[in-house]
Amino acid sequence: MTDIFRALADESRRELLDRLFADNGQTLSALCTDLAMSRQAVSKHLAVLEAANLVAVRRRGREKLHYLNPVPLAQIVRRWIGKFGDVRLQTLLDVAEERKPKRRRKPPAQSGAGSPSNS
Amino acid sequence: MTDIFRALADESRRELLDRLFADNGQTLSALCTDLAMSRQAVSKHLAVLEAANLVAVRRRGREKLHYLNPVPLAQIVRRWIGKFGDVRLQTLLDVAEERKPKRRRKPPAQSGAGSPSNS
DNA sequence: CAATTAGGCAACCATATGGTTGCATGTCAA
DNA sequence: TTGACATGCAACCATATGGTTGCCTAATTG
Repeated sequence: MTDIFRALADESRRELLDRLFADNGQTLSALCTDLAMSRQAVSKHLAVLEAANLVAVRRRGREKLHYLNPVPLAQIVRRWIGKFGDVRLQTLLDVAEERKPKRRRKPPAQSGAGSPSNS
Repeated sequence: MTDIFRALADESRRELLDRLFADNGQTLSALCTDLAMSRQAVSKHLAVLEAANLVAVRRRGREKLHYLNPVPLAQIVRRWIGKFGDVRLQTLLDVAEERKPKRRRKPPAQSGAGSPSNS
């Protein structure tokens, strides 16, 4: 848990995940392009992501290919976030709905159940 | 995003959320009971959670009541985590399933697709 | 009112974190 | 074989983080 959240708690690392999502299996130097930090910094970030199991690597000769691993994300959803509150089913179905907009259900009414809302 | 993930990236804070989930609207000192850290530490943690909008507060006299706010959790799911990969719909529906045990539920088999977890 | 209770503020400390630079190593290609 | 390219390692630095202690203020309550 902690590893995953810590890994995600950094904008640069989330961007790296985004990049891998857009184009999986990139090398370190490929991931460095257009980033405003040194290769070493990126390398460290990737190490953190790797330690959190959010990124898997494969070596090809002198290159290191990085692959996104979404499983831990799914895990924190189901094993941790999912447990909180009524929003749970609500929102999850909401997202599912959003995903396959086949049939319409009730408009997702965010009824403030327990706590004052804002955001 | 960052605030939320950072807030979640600490075991103590996650435990505080757990406690609020178990019993919402607790005061600071109530939340301190049986915790192995000083009141000040807890107070700081709550401040972080508050800043991340994961906890909302209400004052009652000299007391400060803390309420869990699950909305940001739902947001990071739908706005960030949800975007990654096929696991998305898969897992979300999976959780939803788990939620409403229509028929007999299988023993909660942790399908460990990825990594040995810790905590 | 006086004592107690709930919480806030500020300083301080050790360690973690994100970043840098410099150099070393491994691998591919001419 | 000799370089150029891809990555790794290590030291270093500034700041953030999690935690402590001490004291202060504001409500309650006897």
